[in-house]
Amino acid sequence: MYNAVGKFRLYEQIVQQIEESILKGTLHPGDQLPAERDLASQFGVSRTAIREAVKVLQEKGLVEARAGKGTFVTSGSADAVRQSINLASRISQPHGLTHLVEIREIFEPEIAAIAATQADEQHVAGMREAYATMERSRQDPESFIEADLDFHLLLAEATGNPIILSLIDSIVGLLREQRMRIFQVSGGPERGQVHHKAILEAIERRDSDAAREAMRAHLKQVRGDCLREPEPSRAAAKPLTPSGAV
Amino acid sequence: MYNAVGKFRLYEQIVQQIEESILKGTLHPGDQLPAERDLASQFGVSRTAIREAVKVLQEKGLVEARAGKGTFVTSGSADAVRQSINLASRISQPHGLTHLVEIREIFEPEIAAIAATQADEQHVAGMREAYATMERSRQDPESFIEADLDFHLLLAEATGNPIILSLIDSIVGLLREQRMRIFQVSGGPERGQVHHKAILEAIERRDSDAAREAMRAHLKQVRGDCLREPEPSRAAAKPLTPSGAV
DNA sequence: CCCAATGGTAAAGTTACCGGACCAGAAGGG
DNA sequence: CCCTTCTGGTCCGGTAACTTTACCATTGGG
Repeated sequence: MYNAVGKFRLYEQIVQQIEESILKGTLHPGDQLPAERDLASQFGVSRTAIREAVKVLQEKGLVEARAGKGTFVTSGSADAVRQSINLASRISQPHGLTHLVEIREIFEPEIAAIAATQADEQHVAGMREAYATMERSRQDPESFIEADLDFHLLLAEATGNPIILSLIDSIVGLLREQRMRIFQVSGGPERGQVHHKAILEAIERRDSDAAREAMRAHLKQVRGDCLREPEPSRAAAKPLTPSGAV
Repeated sequence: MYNAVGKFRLYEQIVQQIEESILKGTLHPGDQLPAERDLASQFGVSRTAIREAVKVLQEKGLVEARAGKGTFVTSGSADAVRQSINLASRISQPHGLTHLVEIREIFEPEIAAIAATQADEQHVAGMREAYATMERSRQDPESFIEADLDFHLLLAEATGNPIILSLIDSIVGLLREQRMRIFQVSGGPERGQVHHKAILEAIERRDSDAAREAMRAHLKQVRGDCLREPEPSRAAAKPLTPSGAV
């Protein structure tokens, strides 16, 4: 009924926002972040929280801080974003899946929004085909999931941003596993298709706001389906096939 | 560039969620909230945070806690919700407007979602007419705002929930002021119309998810426009007519 | 050189929140 | 009646998270 609160520390929220600005291309390699004192003002927190966040970002290899000069985005930031995602999602698989959803929630709405304005006809046609394949494959997990991944890869391609494509490409394996989990949740694929359709339609309309919001709704569903499995009442209602780990 | 973090204490977030469940009708007057220990588990916090939230809700008159029995929604909760909104929004007008946006961000997406499934043809026709009036009145603030308020009132009516209608009715005066502010921001009405259209179309399609998301996008725009005014570059770009307080 | 900007470090303080313990009231069952 | 289990009520010690303040070192420009 109620959602958990207080999941992220202040510095974690700051890290997320800065990572997003790097991924979105607002900040490029070599760019300087605002000064710590300015960031503190912008985020409405003390310098301590900022320093904590900058420390984390440095550990991730996204930025480097030089005393007297400032804090700069590293040249290998896109790779480092990818690396940090891989590390995080390998930690304890069930938890890793939740992490994956969280990361996707940050990035994929923006990917959908950009794709809505950048997709060419080839991209759109590919996404229509992927959607149709998913529709035909409701009883065939392998095919469904393959088409699902294609759909998301096409979204990434449509942005025309190689960093985004590279990032999505690197997490495709993890996405595969997440999809399998959702496939085993009653109604999971159907719900996903509703959202895929909304995303596709928004992109056809070149409506980036709608695309972003449709993707958000989709990821909210994904999160719900990922958290659903451990429920005892669900296990009683529909026995799941034991699928090994996860 | 970056958004403030840590705006709400844990207990404040809990209050918001519980208030929302009262307004949405998930909880009715006389209903019992889950036990504190259960709420703590659901929200993922300690009992201390729950007790703090319950204390605030009691001060607002939304619930009453009886030792040995439980915590119950009061019979005057809808009025109390309204009362607490009035009080909050009267505090320091510029800040009050921000509060109003925040409250709207909690409730109006849900109102739009419910309206999408409940609206009858009369409601939809009324909303179409309000939209058309707004389209014709781009240069006439009074008419535009009147139609704008009608649009939102019709949404509230369409939910078929008297509490919701009562609440929106009670904040119409405040909405009027907020509208005037947005009207003075360059492009404000146009942006609003984009969202009104998306909301209307979602409701025509009976798509509550799209309606909810369209309203969210709308309120995000409203928030941005409310925060825009103090910018000096804006004042230079387009001198605003002094409109008294606010 | 001085000055102003930057990040770096440290320490004292505050507070929101946690967790535990216990109490009293209420209700139900034996 | 007593006992058990549930509820909210109260208190307290502790601590993690964050704030604030102060100072230092580095860098670059005038």
